[in-house]
Amino acid sequence: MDQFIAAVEVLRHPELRGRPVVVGGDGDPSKRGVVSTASYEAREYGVHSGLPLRTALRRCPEAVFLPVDRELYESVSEQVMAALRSLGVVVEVLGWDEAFLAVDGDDPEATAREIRDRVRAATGLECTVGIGENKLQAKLATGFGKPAGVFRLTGETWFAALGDRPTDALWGIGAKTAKRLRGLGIATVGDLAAADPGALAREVGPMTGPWLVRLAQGRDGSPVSDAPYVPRSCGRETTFQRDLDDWEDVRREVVRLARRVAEDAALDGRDVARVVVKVRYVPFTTRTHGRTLEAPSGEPARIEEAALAALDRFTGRRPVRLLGVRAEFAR
DNA sequence: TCTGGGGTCCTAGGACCC
DNA sequence: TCTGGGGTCCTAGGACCC
Repeated sequence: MDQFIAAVEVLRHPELRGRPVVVGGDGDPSKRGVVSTASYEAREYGVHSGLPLRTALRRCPEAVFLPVDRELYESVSEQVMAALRSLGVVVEVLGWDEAFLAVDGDDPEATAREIRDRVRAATGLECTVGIGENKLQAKLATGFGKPAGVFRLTGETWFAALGDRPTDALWGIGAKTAKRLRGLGIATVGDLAAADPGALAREVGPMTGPWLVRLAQGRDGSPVSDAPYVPRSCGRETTFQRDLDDWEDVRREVVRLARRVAEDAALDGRDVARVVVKVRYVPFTTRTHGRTLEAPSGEPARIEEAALAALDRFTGRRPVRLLGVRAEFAR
Protein backbone atom coordinates (compact mmCIF):
# COMPACT_ATOMS: atom_id res chain seq x y z
CA MET A 1 0.00 0.00 0.00
CA ASP A 2 1.16 3.53 -0.72
CA GLN A 3 1.69 5.66 2.45
CA PHE A 4 -0.88 3.34 4.03
CA ILE A 5 -1.57 4.93 7.39
CA ALA A 6 -1.58 8.48 6.07
CA ALA A 7 -3.81 7.42 3.16
CA VAL A 8 -6.32 5.82 5.54
CA GLU A 9 -6.46 9.04 7.55
CA VAL A 10 -7.02 11.11 4.40
CA LEU A 11 -9.83 8.72 3.45
CA ARG A 12 -11.76 9.62 6.58
CA HIS A 13 -10.66 13.29 6.55
CA PRO A 14 -11.02 14.11 2.83
CA GLU A 15 -10.29 17.78 3.52
CA LEU A 16 -6.69 16.74 4.26
CA ARG A 17 -6.04 15.49 0.73
CA GLY A 18 -3.05 17.29 -0.78
CA ARG A 19 -1.83 18.52 2.61
CA PRO A 20 1.18 17.32 4.56
CA VAL A 21 -0.17 14.71 7.01
CA VAL A 22 1.95 13.11 9.74
CA VAL A 23 0.64 10.20 11.81
CA GLY A 24 2.48 9.23 14.98
CA GLY A 25 2.29 8.89 18.76
CA ASP A 26 -0.81 10.46 20.26
CA GLY A 27 -0.83 13.22 17.66
CA ASP A 28 0.93 15.76 19.86
CA PRO A 29 4.24 16.57 18.15
CA SER A 30 5.65 18.22 21.27
CA LYS A 31 5.72 14.83 23.03
CA ARG A 32 8.09 11.87 22.86
CA GLY A 33 7.24 9.76 19.86
CA VAL A 34 8.12 9.10 16.24
CA VAL A 35 6.41 9.32 12.87
CA SER A 36 4.55 6.17 11.84
CA THR A 37 3.80 7.38 8.31
CA ALA A 38 4.05 10.72 6.54
CA SER A 39 2.04 11.60 3.43
CA TYR A 40 3.99 12.26 0.24
CA GLU A 41 3.36 15.99 0.75
CA ALA A 42 5.02 15.81 4.19
CA ARG A 43 7.91 13.74 2.81
CA GLU A 44 8.79 16.73 0.63
CA TYR A 45 9.86 18.42 3.87
CA GLY A 46 12.12 15.55 4.88
CA VAL A 47 9.56 13.96 7.22
CA HIS A 48 9.63 10.16 7.15
CA SER A 49 8.83 7.07 9.22
CA GLY A 50 10.87 6.81 12.40
CA LEU A 51 11.64 10.52 12.61
CA PRO A 52 11.06 12.02 16.09
CA LEU A 53 7.76 13.92 16.10
CA ARG A 54 9.48 17.00 17.50
CA THR A 55 11.86 17.02 14.55
CA ALA A 56 8.96 16.52 12.15
CA LEU A 57 7.23 19.55 13.65
CA ARG A 58 10.34 21.63 13.14
CA ARG A 59 10.74 20.51 9.53
CA CYS A 60 7.10 20.96 8.63
CA PRO A 61 5.22 23.21 11.09
CA GLU A 62 2.17 23.42 8.81
CA ALA A 63 1.68 19.64 8.77
CA VAL A 64 -1.44 18.09 10.25
CA PHE A 65 -0.40 15.77 13.10
CA LEU A 66 -2.72 12.86 13.89
CA PRO A 67 -2.64 10.11 16.54
CA VAL A 68 -2.11 6.46 15.62
CA ASP A 69 -5.44 4.59 15.41
CA ARG A 70 -4.43 0.94 15.28
CA GLU A 71 -7.94 -0.47 15.22
CA LEU A 72 -8.86 1.56 12.15
CA TYR A 73 -5.74 0.51 10.25
CA GLU A 74 -6.29 -3.12 11.22
CA SER A 75 -9.83 -3.08 9.89
CA VAL A 76 -8.83 -1.38 6.61
CA SER A 77 -5.96 -3.87 6.34
CA GLU A 78 -8.51 -6.69 6.60
CA GLN A 79 -10.46 -5.17 3.68
CA VAL A 80 -7.28 -4.98 1.61
CA MET A 81 -6.35 -8.60 2.32
CA ALA A 82 -9.90 -9.74 1.56
CA ALA A 83 -9.70 -7.97 -1.82
CA LEU A 84 -6.42 -9.75 -2.53
CA ARG A 85 -7.84 -13.14 -1.55
CA SER A 86 -10.78 -12.52 -3.92
CA LEU A 87 -8.34 -13.33 -6.74
CA GLY A 88 -8.33 -16.92 -5.54
CA VAL A 89 -4.56 -17.23 -5.14
CA VAL A 90 -2.32 -17.94 -2.15
CA VAL A 91 -1.89 -14.70 -0.16
CA GLU A 92 0.86 -14.32 2.44
CA VAL A 93 0.18 -11.32 4.67
CA LEU A 94 3.18 -9.29 5.79
CA GLY A 95 2.12 -6.67 8.30
CA TRP A 96 -0.79 -4.28 7.81
CA ASP A 97 -0.07 -3.07 4.32
CA GLU A 98 1.88 -5.68 2.38
CA ALA A 99 1.28 -9.16 1.02
CA PHE A 100 2.81 -11.67 -1.34
CA LEU A 101 0.59 -13.34 -3.92
CA ALA A 102 1.64 -16.56 -5.64
CA VAL A 103 0.47 -16.12 -9.22
CA ASP A 104 1.15 -18.21 -12.32
CA GLY A 105 0.42 -16.82 -15.75
CA ASP A 106 1.88 -15.36 -18.90
CA ASP A 107 0.77 -11.75 -18.36
CA PRO A 108 1.79 -10.75 -14.82
CA GLU A 109 1.41 -7.03 -15.59
CA ALA A 110 -2.26 -7.60 -16.41
CA THR A 111 -2.69 -9.46 -13.12
CA ALA A 112 -0.94 -6.61 -11.31
CA ARG A 113 -3.38 -4.10 -12.79
CA GLU A 114 -6.27 -6.34 -11.75
CA ILE A 115 -4.89 -6.40 -8.20
CA ARG A 116 -4.65 -2.60 -8.11
CA ASP A 117 -8.20 -2.26 -9.43
CA ARG A 118 -9.62 -4.64 -6.84
CA VAL A 119 -7.85 -2.96 -3.94
CA ARG A 120 -8.94 0.49 -5.12
CA ALA A 121 -12.54 -0.67 -5.62
CA ALA A 122 -12.67 -2.27 -2.18
CA THR A 123 -10.98 0.47 -0.18
CA GLY A 124 -10.44 3.62 -2.24
CA LEU A 125 -6.71 3.25 -1.61
CA GLU A 126 -3.77 3.08 -4.00
CA CYS A 127 -1.14 0.37 -3.98
CA THR A 128 1.93 -0.63 -5.92
CA VAL A 129 2.52 -4.11 -7.30
CA GLY A 130 6.02 -5.53 -7.66
CA ILE A 131 6.48 -8.59 -9.84
CA GLY A 132 9.34 -11.05 -9.45
CA GLU A 133 10.37 -14.65 -9.89
CA ASN A 134 10.51 -14.95 -6.10
CA LYS A 135 9.43 -12.97 -3.04
CA LEU A 136 12.73 -11.09 -2.78
CA GLN A 137 12.56 -9.82 -6.37
CA ALA A 138 8.88 -8.88 -5.98
CA LYS A 139 9.58 -7.03 -2.73
CA LEU A 140 12.40 -4.99 -4.27
CA ALA A 141 10.39 -4.38 -7.45
CA THR A 142 7.65 -2.73 -5.40
CA GLY A 143 10.05 -0.01 -4.32
CA PHE A 144 10.76 0.83 -7.93
CA GLY A 145 7.05 0.93 -8.80
CA LYS A 146 5.95 3.41 -6.11
CA PRO A 147 3.71 5.28 -6.09
CA ALA A 148 0.67 3.62 -7.63
CA GLY A 149 2.60 1.65 -10.21
CA VAL A 150 3.61 -1.78 -11.43
CA PHE A 151 7.25 -2.86 -11.76
CA ARG A 152 8.82 -6.17 -12.71
CA LEU A 153 12.20 -7.60 -11.77
CA THR A 154 13.67 -10.85 -13.05
CA GLY A 155 16.94 -12.71 -12.71
CA GLU A 156 17.87 -11.04 -16.01
CA THR A 157 17.17 -7.44 -14.93
CA TRP A 158 18.24 -7.75 -11.30
CA PHE A 159 21.78 -6.46 -11.63
CA ALA A 160 20.88 -3.68 -14.06
CA ALA A 161 18.43 -2.36 -11.48
CA LEU A 162 20.37 -3.05 -8.28
CA GLY A 163 23.99 -3.92 -9.04
CA ASP A 164 25.35 -0.45 -8.38
CA ARG A 165 23.12 0.34 -5.41
CA PRO A 166 24.52 0.27 -1.84
CA THR A 167 23.92 -3.03 -0.06
CA ASP A 168 21.30 -1.55 2.27
CA ALA A 169 18.97 -1.31 -0.73
CA LEU A 170 18.41 -5.01 -0.04
CA TRP A 171 15.61 -6.33 2.17
CA GLY A 172 17.36 -7.40 5.37
CA ILE A 173 20.45 -5.23 5.20
CA GLY A 174 20.32 -2.07 7.26
CA ALA A 175 22.77 0.70 8.06
CA LYS A 176 24.88 -1.41 10.47
CA THR A 177 25.45 -4.33 8.15
CA ALA A 178 26.07 -2.02 5.18
CA LYS A 179 28.79 -0.24 7.15
CA ARG A 180 30.33 -3.51 8.26
CA LEU A 181 30.37 -4.76 4.67
CA ARG A 182 31.96 -1.52 3.45
CA GLY A 183 34.74 -2.22 5.95
CA LEU A 184 35.30 -5.49 4.09
CA GLY A 185 35.47 -3.71 0.75
CA ILE A 186 31.89 -4.60 -0.19
CA ALA A 187 30.01 -1.44 -1.10
CA THR A 188 27.40 -2.42 -3.66
CA VAL A 189 24.91 -5.18 -4.32
CA GLY A 190 27.17 -6.27 -7.19
CA ASP A 191 30.17 -6.51 -4.85
CA LEU A 192 28.20 -8.58 -2.38
CA ALA A 193 26.85 -10.91 -5.07
CA ALA A 194 30.44 -11.68 -6.09
CA ALA A 195 31.71 -12.21 -2.52
CA ASP A 196 32.82 -15.62 -1.26
CA PRO A 197 30.08 -17.06 1.01
CA GLY A 198 32.62 -19.00 3.07
CA ALA A 199 34.78 -15.97 3.74
CA LEU A 200 31.72 -13.95 4.68
CA ALA A 201 30.56 -16.75 6.97
CA ARG A 202 33.78 -16.35 8.94
CA GLU A 203 33.12 -12.63 9.24
CA VAL A 204 29.43 -12.43 10.06
CA GLY A 205 28.31 -15.92 11.07
CA PRO A 206 27.66 -19.31 9.48
CA MET A 207 24.06 -18.62 8.41
CA THR A 208 24.24 -14.90 7.79
CA GLY A 209 27.28 -14.88 5.48
CA PRO A 210 25.93 -17.21 2.79
CA TRP A 211 22.45 -15.69 3.13
CA LEU A 212 23.81 -12.20 2.40
CA VAL A 213 25.37 -13.42 -0.84
CA ARG A 214 22.16 -15.13 -1.97
CA LEU A 215 20.27 -11.95 -1.12
CA ALA A 216 22.54 -9.85 -3.32
CA GLN A 217 22.10 -12.33 -6.16
CA GLY A 218 18.32 -11.92 -5.97
CA ARG A 219 17.91 -15.59 -5.01
CA ASP A 220 15.17 -16.61 -2.59
CA GLY A 221 13.72 -20.07 -2.27
CA SER A 222 11.15 -19.30 0.39
CA PRO A 223 7.59 -20.24 -0.55
CA VAL A 224 4.57 -17.94 -0.55
CA SER A 225 2.62 -19.38 2.35
CA ASP A 226 -0.86 -18.68 3.66
CA ALA A 227 -0.33 -20.88 6.72
CA PRO A 228 -1.97 -19.19 9.70
CA TYR A 229 0.42 -16.98 11.60
CA VAL A 230 1.36 -18.29 15.05
CA PRO A 231 2.98 -15.60 17.19
CA ARG A 232 6.14 -16.55 19.10
CA SER A 233 5.76 -13.83 21.69
CA CYS A 234 3.70 -10.86 22.74
CA GLY A 235 4.81 -7.79 24.61
CA ARG A 236 4.01 -4.30 25.79
CA GLU A 237 6.37 -1.41 26.21
CA THR A 238 6.10 2.25 27.11
CA THR A 239 8.33 5.24 26.73
CA PHE A 240 7.48 7.58 29.57
CA GLN A 241 6.89 11.22 28.81
CA ARG A 242 8.91 11.95 31.95
CA ASP A 243 11.77 9.70 33.01
CA LEU A 244 11.14 7.47 36.02
CA ASP A 245 13.80 8.00 38.67
CA ASP A 246 12.04 6.32 41.57
CA TRP A 247 12.44 2.55 41.27
CA GLU A 248 9.24 2.03 43.26
CA ASP A 249 7.53 3.53 40.21
CA VAL A 250 9.58 1.28 37.94
CA ARG A 251 8.39 -1.77 39.85
CA ARG A 252 4.78 -0.61 39.73
CA GLU A 253 4.95 -0.03 35.97
CA VAL A 254 6.48 -3.46 35.36
CA VAL A 255 3.57 -5.03 37.23
CA ARG A 256 1.13 -3.03 35.11
CA LEU A 257 2.81 -4.10 31.87
CA ALA A 258 3.03 -7.72 33.00
CA ARG A 259 -0.72 -7.77 33.69
CA ARG A 260 -1.48 -6.40 30.23
CA VAL A 261 0.81 -8.99 28.65
CA ALA A 262 -0.92 -11.72 30.66
CA GLU A 263 -4.28 -10.48 29.34
CA ASP A 264 -2.99 -10.54 25.77
CA ALA A 265 -1.59 -14.04 26.19
CA ALA A 266 -4.91 -15.19 27.65
CA LEU A 267 -6.81 -13.68 24.69
CA ASP A 268 -4.55 -15.71 22.42
CA GLY A 269 -5.06 -18.76 24.63
CA ARG A 270 -1.31 -19.27 24.89
CA ASP A 271 0.88 -20.50 27.74
CA VAL A 272 3.94 -18.44 28.54
CA ALA A 273 7.34 -20.12 28.86
CA ARG A 274 9.54 -17.11 29.58
CA VAL A 275 9.18 -13.44 30.48
CA VAL A 276 11.72 -10.80 29.43
CA VAL A 277 11.88 -7.31 30.94
CA LYS A 278 13.44 -4.47 28.98
CA VAL A 279 14.81 -1.32 30.59
CA ARG A 280 15.95 1.67 28.60
CA TYR A 281 17.98 3.91 30.87
CA VAL A 282 18.42 7.64 30.34
CA PRO A 283 19.66 8.69 27.88
CA PHE A 284 19.19 5.59 25.66
CA THR A 285 21.03 2.49 26.90
CA THR A 286 18.86 -0.60 26.68
CA ARG A 287 19.22 -3.79 28.74
CA THR A 288 17.12 -6.94 29.00
CA HIS A 289 16.83 -9.70 31.56
CA GLY A 290 14.55 -12.68 31.52
CA ARG A 291 13.11 -15.40 33.69
CA THR A 292 12.03 -18.80 32.47
CA LEU A 293 8.95 -20.11 34.24
CA GLU A 294 9.31 -23.39 36.09
CA ALA A 295 6.61 -24.68 33.78
CA PRO A 296 4.72 -22.89 31.00
CA SER A 297 1.66 -21.15 32.40
CA GLY A 298 -1.09 -18.74 31.43
CA GLU A 299 -1.61 -17.68 35.07
CA PRO A 300 -1.33 -13.89 35.40
CA ALA A 301 0.23 -14.33 38.86
CA ARG A 302 3.04 -16.54 37.48
CA ILE A 303 3.72 -14.08 34.65
CA GLU A 304 3.81 -11.10 37.00
CA GLU A 305 6.08 -13.00 39.38
CA ALA A 306 8.48 -13.85 36.55
CA ALA A 307 8.53 -10.23 35.38
CA LEU A 308 9.46 -9.05 38.87
CA ALA A 309 12.13 -11.73 39.19
CA ALA A 310 13.57 -10.55 35.87
CA LEU A 311 13.44 -6.94 37.06
CA ASP A 312 15.40 -7.94 40.19
CA ARG A 313 18.33 -8.90 37.96
CA PHE A 314 18.82 -5.27 36.97
CA THR A 315 21.51 -3.84 39.17
CA GLY A 316 21.59 -0.26 37.84
CA ARG A 317 19.07 1.99 39.60
CA ARG A 318 19.49 4.89 37.20
CA PRO A 319 16.57 6.87 35.72
CA VAL A 320 14.46 4.98 33.20
CA ARG A 321 12.86 6.24 29.99
CA LEU A 322 11.29 3.00 28.74
CA LEU A 323 10.02 -0.22 30.25
CA GLY A 324 8.88 -3.32 28.39
CA VAL A 325 7.60 -6.77 29.26
CA ARG A 326 7.55 -9.53 26.65
CA ALA A 327 6.15 -13.04 27.04
CA GLU A 328 7.60 -15.85 24.95
CA PHE A 329 5.03 -18.54 24.29
CA ALA A 330 5.48 -22.25 24.91
CA ARG A 331 5.96 -24.00 21.56
C1' DT B 1 16.01 20.26 20.66
C1' DC B 2 16.87 13.69 19.80
C1' DT B 3 15.76 8.55 19.24
C1' DG B 4 7.72 4.51 19.34
C1' DG B 5 5.83 0.04 19.67
C1' DG B 6 5.05 -4.31 17.75
C1' DG B 7 7.63 -8.15 16.40
C1' DT B 8 11.40 -11.99 14.30
C1' DC B 9 15.74 -14.23 13.77
C1' DC B 10 20.73 -15.00 14.46
C1' DT B 11 25.04 -15.01 17.18
C1' DA B 12 28.21 -15.81 20.86
C1' DG B 13 29.42 -17.32 25.21
C1' DG B 14 28.71 -20.09 29.16
C1' DA B 15 26.87 -24.15 31.56
C1' DC B 16 26.40 -28.71 31.35
C1' DC B 17 26.59 -33.53 29.73
C1' DC B 18 28.85 -37.79 27.88
C1' DT C 1 49.90 -30.13 38.16
C1' DC C 2 46.74 -30.16 33.32
C1' DT C 3 42.80 -30.01 30.54
C1' DG C 4 39.72 -33.33 23.97
C1' DG C 5 35.71 -33.33 21.20
C1' DG C 6 30.96 -33.47 20.35
C1' DG C 7 26.66 -31.92 21.47
C1' DT C 8 22.52 -29.26 23.62
C1' DC C 9 20.32 -25.63 26.03
C1' DC C 10 19.94 -21.08 27.95
C1' DT C 11 20.70 -16.18 27.98
C1' DA C 12 21.62 -11.37 26.44
C1' DG C 13 22.43 -8.56 22.81
C1' DG C 14 22.20 -7.01 18.10
C1' DA C 15 20.12 -6.17 13.72
C1' DC C 16 16.33 -5.71 11.07
C1' DC C 17 11.49 -5.09 9.56
C1' DC C 18 6.68 -2.90 9.43
